[in-house]
Amino acid sequence: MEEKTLKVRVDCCPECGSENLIRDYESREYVCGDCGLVIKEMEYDRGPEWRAFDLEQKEKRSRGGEPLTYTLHDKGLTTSISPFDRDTYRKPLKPEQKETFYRLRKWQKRMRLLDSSERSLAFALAQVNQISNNLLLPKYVVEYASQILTKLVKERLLRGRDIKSAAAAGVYLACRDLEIPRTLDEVAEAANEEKRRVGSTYRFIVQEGFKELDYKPPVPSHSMYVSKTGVSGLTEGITHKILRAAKEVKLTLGRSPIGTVTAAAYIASVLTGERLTQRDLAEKMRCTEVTIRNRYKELVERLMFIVEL
DNA sequence: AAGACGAAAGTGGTTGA
DNA sequence: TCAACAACTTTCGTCTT
Repeated sequence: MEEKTLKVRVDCCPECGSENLIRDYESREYVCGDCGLVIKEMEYDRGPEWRAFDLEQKEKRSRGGEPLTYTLHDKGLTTSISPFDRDTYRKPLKPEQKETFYRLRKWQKRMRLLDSSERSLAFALAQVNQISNNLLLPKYVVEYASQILTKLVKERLLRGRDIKSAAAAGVYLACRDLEIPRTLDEVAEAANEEKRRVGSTYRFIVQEGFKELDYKPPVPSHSMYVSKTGVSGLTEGITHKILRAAKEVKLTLGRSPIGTVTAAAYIASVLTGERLTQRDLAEKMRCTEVTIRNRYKELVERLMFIVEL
């Protein structure tokens, strides 16, 4: 069995032993809710489904320095060879040099023949880069999304499909899998694509592209979105507490997680005096003030007396 | 004046016949 | 496939700080 990278899941604070850890999904850090210690999450575990990639990568690496990045299809290795058997001084080449160049050209041609999938891969990766830039995604996410697209193109699963929406779907999948709080809406917008198309391509990728792996990306959790609200320190902790309580009384079912999180953050900010306005939160979280109000009314009615602060 | 509140009407997605 | 439905949005007038 191939040993996989271990994700060091932190479940309690090494300093004070508290289990009240707050996870920041953007920076992959935990903050202890009691003593404030910052704990960095270690290596990301891509799970057994990605092992093929790792093996391949390893193999190639040991052979000849394959670029370690998937974000460029050829890492700028393309070269053009002059069709004339002359050197830079336009003098004819020596016979053995001629032979060398003949071989080089032959290989160059062979490479070109492979180009149709290379081309779409290059295009796909360029798209991934652009979309990720628009979304301000960390590098490891771009890398991961690039791996996904590379796999899809290499297995010819994207033939006849719109590469651009596939790139968007790949970025979205990477975000989902790495628990980066980005909505389908945001990704579609960053890709300048219709949400519907990205969504259906996403479903296709998950179903068809990873069929053999019985793979499902994690469902976005409430706490994922908390770091996005921009509330700080104490407020963040209270937001998490409110959300936990909300879940207990089933106030989260059927509601959009964004609305619930935003409302919880609003309440928390009022409680701590940070006092974020509904408008700012609504804008940042891409929901409306009305939704915040509806959620927060429910929350206050049902559980403010339950939450101990 | 800015923020919060809520009513009313409209929209897109889910569910069940 | 269609209708019913709840959540959510948009818009706008009113109240509060």
